[in-house]
Amino acid sequence: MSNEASYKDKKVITIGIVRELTGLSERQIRYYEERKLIFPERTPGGSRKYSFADIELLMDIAEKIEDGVQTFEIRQEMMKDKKKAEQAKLRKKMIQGQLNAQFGIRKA
Amino acid sequence: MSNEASYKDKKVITIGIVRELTGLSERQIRYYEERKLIFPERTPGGSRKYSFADIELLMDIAEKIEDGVQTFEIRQEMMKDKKKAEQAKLRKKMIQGQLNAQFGIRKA
DNA sequence: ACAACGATGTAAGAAAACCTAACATAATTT
DNA sequence: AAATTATGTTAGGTTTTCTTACATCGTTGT
Repeated sequence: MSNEASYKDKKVITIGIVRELTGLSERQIRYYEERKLIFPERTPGGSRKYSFADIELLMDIAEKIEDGVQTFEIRQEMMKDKKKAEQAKLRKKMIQGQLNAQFGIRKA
Repeated sequence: MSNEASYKDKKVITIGIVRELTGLSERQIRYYEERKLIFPERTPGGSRKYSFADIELLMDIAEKIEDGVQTFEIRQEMMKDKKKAEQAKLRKKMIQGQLNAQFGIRKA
């Protein structure tokens, strides 16, 4: 039932590299965090750490900003998407439960 | 014919994070570079950048060192492996060439 | 029209992270 | 015994990152 914390989601990239990879300024990257669009982790010393997924998200954000969408709206979209994803996951889990009840492996 | 520079091979991780992820000291990590077991890239300012693949390699190296293998021997093994991999790639390419010659798409 | 907000730049000072070079050491190898 | 290997440690310097504050300019709300 595999659920590896894959390369894509591991928070290991510092802000300078993110700047290079996205073309955004550090100011922008930190600002989008302030607006709760992105959530880096921190080193013990307080430096931000991002994942590849974060980088992709930042590039999506940048595109929307260029299209005149405000951080506020982007955040709303994101919350909607998150909710939908969670519900999908829940449905899947429920179906899984049904299947297990009917056909699941039982203890010997 | 797909050749994504995947997350795994992108050099984006600084040495401090590598230290955390591998449990090795920075001294060790730099030393293995000196012994030509690993080849980080650099930022413009000179800081080392590693990939996830590098991290896995470092953990393999660490294991061998614990088993008493010397960096020198590890390096030899690695060169052998690399050579074998290259030859396999070459064979594959040649077969591909054969196939193309026989059945390949021709210009209209 | 004007005040508030949104997005970004820039500057300052401090702290964290990283660099190289050098010396030390204990355990092998030669 | 001398050289080499692997690693720790220290020192001084440079790069990277952090937060806070102020500035600007365009957009939004009243």
